[in-house]
Amino acid sequence: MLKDIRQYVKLPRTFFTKGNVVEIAENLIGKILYTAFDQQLAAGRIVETEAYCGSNDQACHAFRGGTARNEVMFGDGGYAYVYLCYGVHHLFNIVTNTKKNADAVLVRAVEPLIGIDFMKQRRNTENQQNLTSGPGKLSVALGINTKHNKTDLTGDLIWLMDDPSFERNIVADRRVGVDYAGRDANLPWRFFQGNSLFVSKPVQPSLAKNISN
DNA sequence: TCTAAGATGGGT
DNA sequence: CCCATCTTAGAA
Repeated sequence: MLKDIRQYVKLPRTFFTKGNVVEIAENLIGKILYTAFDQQLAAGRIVETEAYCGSNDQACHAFRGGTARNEVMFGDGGYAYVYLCYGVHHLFNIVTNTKKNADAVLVRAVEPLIGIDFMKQRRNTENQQNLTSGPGKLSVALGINTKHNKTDLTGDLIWLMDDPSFERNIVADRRVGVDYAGRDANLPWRFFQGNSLFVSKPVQPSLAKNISN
């Protein structure tokens, strides 16, 4: 549960630019993602992420170099990469690392915390467990779309905050929907909060392993 | 220039 | 299982 918001600290640029993308994806579990569009404040706790590692990762959009779509991935960390998936869904990513290293973290699920009524309106559903349990769903619930590509995540439209009191129970698993990625298809670069009711997919016991808490 | 397939979700 | 329907890579 959310406690006194005043003790929370907004994540600075260095959170996104220091360390490798896999560590950052893991460290993002438990952080709180905020949006403030149209006078509507909404926030959710990140409970599921995936790391995508630039030119080293066949599943990453930047694997084959720059395009108009993925341009922001080639800049500094701490900016949003929002792209349209299957022509329908707006998927929200957090660019990490510094220039030339086109890494990003896909945020796959959050737990609704603030502005839940706004989220229900945007999603047109009352089922709280179905509001943000998937990358397309959370973008709708939080009001994120491709217009927000390249948004500075240390600004006041979309930002993240730390919650030092949150107890993590992180599980690692293979990433969703990247069967085509050859040698990289089975990398354990999906991270989620093991006891969360708000993740996008159930645990796959054969592959999942608990790596920290 | 054309076509297939994709980091998905909702409905039958 | 099928559909929505944008972007990209790779085939003609």
